[in-house]
Amino acid sequence: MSDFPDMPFFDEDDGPPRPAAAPAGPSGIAARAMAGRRQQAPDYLSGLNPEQRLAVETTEGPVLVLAGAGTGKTRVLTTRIAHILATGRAWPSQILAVTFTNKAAREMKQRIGVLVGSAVEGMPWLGTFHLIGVKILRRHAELAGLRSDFTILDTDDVIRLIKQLIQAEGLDDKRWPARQFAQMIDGWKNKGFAPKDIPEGDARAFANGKGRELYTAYQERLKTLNACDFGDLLLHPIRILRDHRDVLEEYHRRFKYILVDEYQDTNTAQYMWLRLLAQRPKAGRPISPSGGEIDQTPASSRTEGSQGRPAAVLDGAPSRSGDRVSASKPQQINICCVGDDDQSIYGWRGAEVDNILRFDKDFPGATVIRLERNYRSTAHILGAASHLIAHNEGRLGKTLFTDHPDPEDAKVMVHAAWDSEEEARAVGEAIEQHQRQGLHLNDMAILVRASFQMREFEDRFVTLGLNYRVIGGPRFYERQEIRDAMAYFRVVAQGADDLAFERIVNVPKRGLGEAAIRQIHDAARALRVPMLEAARKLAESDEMKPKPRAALREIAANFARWRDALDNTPHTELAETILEESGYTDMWKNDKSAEAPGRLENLKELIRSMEEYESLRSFLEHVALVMDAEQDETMDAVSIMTLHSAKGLEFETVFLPGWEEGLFPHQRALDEGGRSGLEEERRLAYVGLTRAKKNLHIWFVSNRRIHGLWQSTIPSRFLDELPEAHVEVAEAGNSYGGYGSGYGGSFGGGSFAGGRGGAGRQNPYGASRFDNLGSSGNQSAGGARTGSADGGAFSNTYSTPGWARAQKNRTEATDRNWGTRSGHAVERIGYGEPDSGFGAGAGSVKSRVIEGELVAKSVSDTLSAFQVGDRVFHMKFGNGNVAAVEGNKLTIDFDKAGQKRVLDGFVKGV
DNA sequence: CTAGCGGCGCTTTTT
DNA sequence: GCGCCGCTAG
Repeated sequence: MSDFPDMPFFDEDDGPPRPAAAPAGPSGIAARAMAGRRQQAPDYLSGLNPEQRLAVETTEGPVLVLAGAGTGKTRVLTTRIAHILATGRAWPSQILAVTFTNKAAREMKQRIGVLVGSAVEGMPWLGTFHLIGVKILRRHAELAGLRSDFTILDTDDVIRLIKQLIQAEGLDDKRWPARQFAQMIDGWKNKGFAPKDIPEGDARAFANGKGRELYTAYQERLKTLNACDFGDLLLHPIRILRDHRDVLEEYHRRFKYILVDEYQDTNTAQYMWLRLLAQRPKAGRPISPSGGEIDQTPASSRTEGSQGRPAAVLDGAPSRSGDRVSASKPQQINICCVGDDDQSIYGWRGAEVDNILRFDKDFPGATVIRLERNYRSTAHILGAASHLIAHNEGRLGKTLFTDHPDPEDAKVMVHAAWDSEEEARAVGEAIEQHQRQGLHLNDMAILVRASFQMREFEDRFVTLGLNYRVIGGPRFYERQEIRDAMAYFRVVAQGADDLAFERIVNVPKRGLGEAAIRQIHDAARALRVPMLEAARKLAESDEMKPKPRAALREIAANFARWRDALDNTPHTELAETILEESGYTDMWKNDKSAEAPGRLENLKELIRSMEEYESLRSFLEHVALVMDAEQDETMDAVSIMTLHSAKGLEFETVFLPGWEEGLFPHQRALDEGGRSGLEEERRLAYVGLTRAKKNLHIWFVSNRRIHGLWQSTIPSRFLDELPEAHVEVAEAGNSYGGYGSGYGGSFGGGSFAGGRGGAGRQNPYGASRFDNLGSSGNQSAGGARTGSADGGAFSNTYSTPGWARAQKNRTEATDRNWGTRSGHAVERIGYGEPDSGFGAGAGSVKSRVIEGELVAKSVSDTLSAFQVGDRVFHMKFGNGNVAAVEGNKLTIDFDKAGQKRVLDGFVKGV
């Protein structure tokens, strides 16, 4: 929470930067600098490998550091800053260091602090893009038509505002959801589009062609509210820097060194912003060709979606300026971007991998340094990750390696489970197993593709009494009670904050319904005053019915009183008073729901966290941008999070469940993103794999409930893309001793002995089964069969725990097939033993090597044992009749579940 | 105004 | 299958 607690926005460093030779400056640095020069290599450099050291010491000119996962990226970044400071190349205030998240900024600040001592306090320009954007904007707010005390709106506010606008336009807000339009605006702002710049197609696509109009109205409204959305925090500065040479020059003089973290995640607007700050145009030349806002380009030159660089925009301003830079006497651009194209996983929210891919073109003469020496993971993990990511095209190309291969290291384990419930159970057991071996829960993480997957793990861990922690999810400041409380504070601090006022005017309930609010609204418009003021006036008039009128009178009086107290009451005390007197705390005290106590606790926490700030105002400022709250790290607990939020983290042991087609890669990514969508999914897989230091367990299940329906699923193609040499397909019961005991009872009264491996593994999917991208994965088995010569896929041989037993009649043929397998496929255990639980569940996943990849045995020649018309039983769907047979895929009309396509291994004849 | 019901949709997430 | 949102009835 305390990212920049005492960082005033108009810090002492504002104004012309001090020359590097200035005598002032934190003495710690000077001392260290001196010390540094005395020695051959300062000690902060000594622990670096040659590439890292090069990245640190190449201070001049543009530098791109391609830092693979676990190669010491943050270390390079922080040491580089330390080096710049220690060698006296710049003062802390002359370094601009941008990150994406507050967490990254915090970490960087802390680590620089370790290297350089208190000097880090003097680094006012280390922060997120948005934080620095605000800082710039506050200094020049008037150039954007704002006052410097503008409010920053969060997503909630924005949506409510847009909804009002849509209604004001007389449009149906059902047909044109505000949320969707908010996303569109966000997308435009990510690309740097002002209303006039948006592609005609986009403009027409919303609100009966009123897209542009609405966007314009929205911007107008923000201006009247003296407010900004997140996008504006980048766009306004871009416009200011572009249109006001003097301002731009001031920043050019100020920033001697620019550092950017996670460059692969930058969107177009951030890119433009960086370019403006990093480019030093020759004097006398205009900054922008048009002198206007963001360059306009024909809509036709922009492609939709993630492919196709929003090129036109970039080829406009930045490239031109790039030419200028190279054509005129190039001034030093000391920009250093650090990133990893293989970890670009935010394309869907506007990130442009292209920014990193063409760095050397944007910044001619750039030094590109690759960090490939990995300090995190075992050779097996690296081998698996590298092999997987090699399937992507258009990479800059890096291969991670380790200096410390250890033959003892475990291979990457692939496990199968019948369904997600069993998966959770098995993972739970695996965790306990690791725990017994002395590993802390803190060292383990479950990384899922989609958050709905988390629930089953949580449920399971609750029953097990296993401590867990969910990372991500609804954050502290996004909780309803916190936002409500904040809205009260905002109105007190900024009487004109209508959005905040509207939020709480009837919270707790005061009998002020829609009608009353509209009345206040109208009065405010008519009188051209904020709603709070309008409410006060209405309370004095006879225009309202007595009841709401009394309520309004009380509200107005309350706010007036709180406002008076603002300057002479400690802000935490005032905050408490506000929540008490408004009845807000009582509202939750009287609430009987299960969450109410938690909410009250959160409110207390909110007040506690305010103590770190000087005033209510500085607190509000902070919260607008720093929406995260610290996690309680004292408890030993397994972390559960999405793959996205795992980026940048590492764990001793990592579990990656849900590696099934449709979930991972996610069907929507494939449908909407095509090839590039798939590649981003693959990068996500790569991120997941590279989080693990020692142990990596991948899971996939045969059945998963999707949108409430049980679906039978097939293993992820990413499993096929793992190299056999580094992967082992787990034998159930082997590693974790027969998890899932008791399972058997749920089926037919019998316990299921070891899975007959390969039930249904006749699946003829070939390696090429997914070649036909975009076909929604519904490739027919028949068609795929032709491809199976290249190697079968994982096929659907995953276990049907004990299912096999029910299918005993078919085991023989199966065994024969498995007998021929090559590679390391595991043996089944507990075969035929009724009381061995279904331990062999995963054991039935067979694999073999084809061209070094992990693929299941291909048995394309085996046809289904079922025929059309057969009466069958399926564990999840019950009884049904076979309607069609394609290879081993059956279409079955289930009596209850309707028509489904399932693999024949999962049904038995009745 | 509130509670209760019906319809929809449902990847990832920062600031 | 569940949760959220918005509408309608009381």
